[in-house]
Amino acid sequence: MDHDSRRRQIAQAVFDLISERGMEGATLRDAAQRAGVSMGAVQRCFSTKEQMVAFVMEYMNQRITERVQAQIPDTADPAAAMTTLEHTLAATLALDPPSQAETRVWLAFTAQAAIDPALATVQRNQYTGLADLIALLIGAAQTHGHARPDLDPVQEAEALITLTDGLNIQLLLGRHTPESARTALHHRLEALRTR
Amino acid sequence: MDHDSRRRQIAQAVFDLISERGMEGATLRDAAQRAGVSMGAVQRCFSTKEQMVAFVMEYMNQRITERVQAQIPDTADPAAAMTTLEHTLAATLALDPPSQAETRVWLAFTAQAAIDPALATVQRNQYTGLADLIALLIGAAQTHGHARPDLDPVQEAEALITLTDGLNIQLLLGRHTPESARTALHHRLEALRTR
DNA sequence: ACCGTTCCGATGCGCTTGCATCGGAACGTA
DNA sequence: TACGTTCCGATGCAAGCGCATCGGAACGGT
Repeated sequence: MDHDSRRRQIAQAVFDLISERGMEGATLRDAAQRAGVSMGAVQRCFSTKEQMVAFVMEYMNQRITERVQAQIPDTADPAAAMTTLEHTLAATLALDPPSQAETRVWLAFTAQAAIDPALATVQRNQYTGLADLIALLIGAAQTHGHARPDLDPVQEAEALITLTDGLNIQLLLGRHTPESARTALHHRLEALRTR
Repeated sequence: MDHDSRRRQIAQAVFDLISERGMEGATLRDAAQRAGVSMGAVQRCFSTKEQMVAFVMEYMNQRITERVQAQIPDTADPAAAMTTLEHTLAATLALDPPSQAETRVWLAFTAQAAIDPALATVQRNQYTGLADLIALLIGAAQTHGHARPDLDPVQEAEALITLTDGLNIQLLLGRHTPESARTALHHRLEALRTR
């Protein structure tokens, strides 16, 4: 088997373990067993557990990025920037079980990043990429007259990301249903529209 | 020494450990050493580690509740409901180091609650209490003409709590400064005011 | 066909963990 | 004063952890 694909295979196993049992469930033995390989293979792919966890973090961020960018149509229609914006933001929400699993892992890493400056830097960069994309969409919506022109796209992008983070926590705790979270996002975006 | 005060003493030690090293740093031995007692004392106070962690969670929630309610003046002036509301919400933000420590612990428990339904229930109840308080303040501001009368206090309280949760994550990751978080909260509240 | 190299499954080691157990100090009571 | 009870510090123990090590399988070059 290929080396990189094995790394991803193990990363997916660790991902599942963290999603089900939290950061403490990410042990080398369980990772190997879940991935269907031996511990030796895990140690070959990752020289230390810290490296393995770091790789899983990148793996998670990549998955999230893919999920978000899948909402952006290939034929980027700038006229539909507002709906693209809504779909993009909705893609960051834990609305269905796979997304919820991803968000549980995200939350575990975020808690870790709060006490580990190195992880915090990685997460900040991930956020920056998303914020740039959101700001871009807001700007496009403005140029086509679908969003209020008095808004600062960058500042508004930050506020929207803050909203989705808060919604995700409420979703994981069961204080928001997928439907209520969707409508909360929708109402928030309505306030940006030109009327 | 009194029994309950010893429990709180140990809980404070565990609190500090979680704040510095995360959930994995909360071991019985470290808790005992940090609290300046022996492991036997810890085992006497808490029959199992799970109970100890649960007690620390209540301890944390109590601390947060006290910090929030300290912002509500004794002579509850309903005319100043909007400023009380802002102070109350600001009290839930990680604006200074002690609050940041508290919020790191909160985040650690929230990540745990995302994979443990029992903890999720405890956290939901804590949120409910805060939401009720916020909704009350919004209602008071409405009756005195300081907040838009077309708002649903309950729904708006939920939205504000979602905002503070998101702001806290951004604060812990270093994507928000205390000042920028304060202004973000302020601008959000301005939108509720009658104009 | 031989061998050097690469890869990986298995095992071992030192350490830490949560929890059980024990021995003695402190204290109220007869 | 002798004793029973309560409390707690110290130690022991089985399990699980990350990591190091080893032996054999697979494979390509000569």
